Amino acid sequence: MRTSTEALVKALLRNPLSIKSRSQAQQLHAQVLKFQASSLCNLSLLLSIYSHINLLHDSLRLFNTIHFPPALAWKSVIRCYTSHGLPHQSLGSFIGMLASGLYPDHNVFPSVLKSCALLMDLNLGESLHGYIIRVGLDFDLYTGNALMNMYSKLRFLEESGRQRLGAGEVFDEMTERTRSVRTVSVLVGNEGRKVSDMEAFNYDVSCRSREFEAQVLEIDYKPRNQYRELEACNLGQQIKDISHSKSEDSVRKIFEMMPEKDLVSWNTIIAGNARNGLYEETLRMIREMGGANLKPDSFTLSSVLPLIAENVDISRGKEIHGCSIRQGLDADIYVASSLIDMYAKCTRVADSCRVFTLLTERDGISWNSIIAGCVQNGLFDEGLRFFRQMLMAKIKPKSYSFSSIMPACAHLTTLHLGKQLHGYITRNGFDENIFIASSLVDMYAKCGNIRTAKQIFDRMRLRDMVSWTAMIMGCALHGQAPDAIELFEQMETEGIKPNHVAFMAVLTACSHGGLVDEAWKYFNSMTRDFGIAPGVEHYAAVSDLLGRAGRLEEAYDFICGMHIGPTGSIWATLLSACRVHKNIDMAEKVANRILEVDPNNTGAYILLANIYSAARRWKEAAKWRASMRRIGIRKTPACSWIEVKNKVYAFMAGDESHPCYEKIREAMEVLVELMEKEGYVPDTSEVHHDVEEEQKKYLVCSHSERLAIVFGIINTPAGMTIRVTKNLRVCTDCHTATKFISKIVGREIVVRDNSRFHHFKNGTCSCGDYW
DNA sequence: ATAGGGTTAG
Repeated sequence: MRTSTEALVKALLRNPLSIKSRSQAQQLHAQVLKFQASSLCNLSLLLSIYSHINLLHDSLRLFNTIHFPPALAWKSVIRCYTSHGLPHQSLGSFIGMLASGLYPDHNVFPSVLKSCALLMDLNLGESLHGYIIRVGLDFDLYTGNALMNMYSKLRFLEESGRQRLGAGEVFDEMTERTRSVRTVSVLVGNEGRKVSDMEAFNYDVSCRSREFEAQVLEIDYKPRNQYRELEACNLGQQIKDISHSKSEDSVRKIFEMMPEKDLVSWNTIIAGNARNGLYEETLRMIREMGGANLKPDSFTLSSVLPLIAENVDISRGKEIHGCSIRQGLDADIYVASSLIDMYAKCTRVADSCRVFTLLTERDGISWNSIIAGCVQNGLFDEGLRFFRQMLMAKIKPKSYSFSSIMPACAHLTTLHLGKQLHGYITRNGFDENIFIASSLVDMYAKCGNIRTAKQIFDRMRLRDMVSWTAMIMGCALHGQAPDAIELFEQMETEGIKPNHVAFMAVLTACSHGGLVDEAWKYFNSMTRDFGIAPGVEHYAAVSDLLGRAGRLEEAYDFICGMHIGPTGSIWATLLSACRVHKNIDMAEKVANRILEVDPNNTGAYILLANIYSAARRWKEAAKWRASMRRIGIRKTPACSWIEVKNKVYAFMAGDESHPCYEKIREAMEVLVELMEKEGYVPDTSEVHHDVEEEQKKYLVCSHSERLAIVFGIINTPAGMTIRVTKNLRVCTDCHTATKFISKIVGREIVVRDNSRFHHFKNGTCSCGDYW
């Protein structure tokens, strides 16, 4: 009896792979002790079993009982530290092993090299490479693979100053993994209110009509993935250039000198090339791999797909998808999540969903891929729906989940949702994560809470360009141009180079603040000092500013001098400036330009008709309205919405079918009377001329934002700020009217329109004359 | 003993 059990124990010890769970390992451990078989050799074998199933604490406990650990014991602990993301401890043990006089052999270097990669320490990696050559292990298959992996992960450190940021990212990642969950009772920006748990996260999308959802997306916003396509085109040349640089050399050299190569070697070099953006080279290697009689597996495919996504190359992506189907890997959890991401980055969300549906097993990453995919393409409600489904599937949201979903709250301006998520983020200690913090800054700014946005930004330990840009854009959105400029300068002093988005942010700030000289300064410096060619958006910001400042001729010449063909929408901003400054001659000139490049530009027709009406040139106005009808273009209906008690209420202009319409109308009548006493005169100049005067007044009073504001006054406690969002620009009359309303009801009113926030308080507006 | 997927600003 006893001998047979002993034999079994021995057999198990010799076959560590057969043990898969902690209890099995502990049973074996107990039996070893029971039979007093705890020889040095057996204990080391046990240790290697513990480390194999990644039990760090058990491994260490056992390790500490051994007085003179043999090499196997050391190597097990080193391996375990590395796979727990503890490179310092791993390398410390490696040094301990050498110090105790043991000789390193072929199966310790893979873990040690991986630790170098985790530490982002290229110097150490190179020293180790030298050491490996001296002990004659540089032709070992596993060591060679690990060397290639280390170099491909650290090569970029040579090339630029990205080292600091990279180290920061690694640090974030590490702290996140090792940090225990902590509870924080005071919630930043949550006004001390206790936030319900994520389990209670319940977002009611049904209270909004389909029409409203369509409207929300019309707010001046281009889904992020549409930029990716543009950027990928512009980056094409650079990518080719990099692939001829020396960065691939050492990895390639190791690969070519390896006497024996396996699938892992191929996958490692392919993944390495992919990580370093060597597009053509990576694709070439996959073909070459086929020549060596190796078929791409899930590792190969899942490391190539992100590169294809980055290049927005849908045809290559489909090829790979086809390949994964042929290999039976299209439902592999790794391949599928990169497929979802690839399709989303190519703006093919429907295909992403199809891949997602086929998945039988879903982890946090596959959920996040589909959530991020929706959000990046502007499908915010779908993103939120998937997020809730993920919670219901009992998948705990991680840092990635929050940074993916937060933009949805930001763009929908649903502050209650964002706050709820923020509460969860704080309680789980995620708020140090740079992605999350930046998305929170953006969310609070977009939801009108610029103070909280600043608080969070100020508390960030590490800031990258995205964080700065989010904050600068936030200031721009709130008309705080001087703050935005100060931040931009500060960013440069901290050695962070602005990109075209950062310039966009600072130019927007200048434009909203009417700072013409500053705008010129930044516009010129962008190309001169940073080599960034201005895009349409930059031109638009400057010409918009010139137009608003009344420098119409200057703006006209500026647009004519653009190095890329001006779009209809750029001309349209100038046209609206012509309206504000009542310059009909220029308006006609500009209108002709618009119709040349974009004959179906809705905005131009409407603006022109309005300009003629305002000048009482009814005939021309009617002519333009008629041609609008003839072509069949219709004005985008204005729509405003307000959040009251965690519910969103939407209003269309003059929508009498709204359930609250009567109450609003009654309140409005009282209000208008008070306003007129204070000196309010409705500006009806842009309303159709054949409408009665009384009717005109009624029309301007039924503008969507006014309905929403009055609804807010009726339905929220006195003293509370009223926050309204509108899909289009606030019109002149509403701007004036809201000033009066804020004074009469003694409340702060914040209106967000398609480009900015207007803070109305006590009869004034934060944006003054520039809006 | 080695290799792989998802995140923030426009």
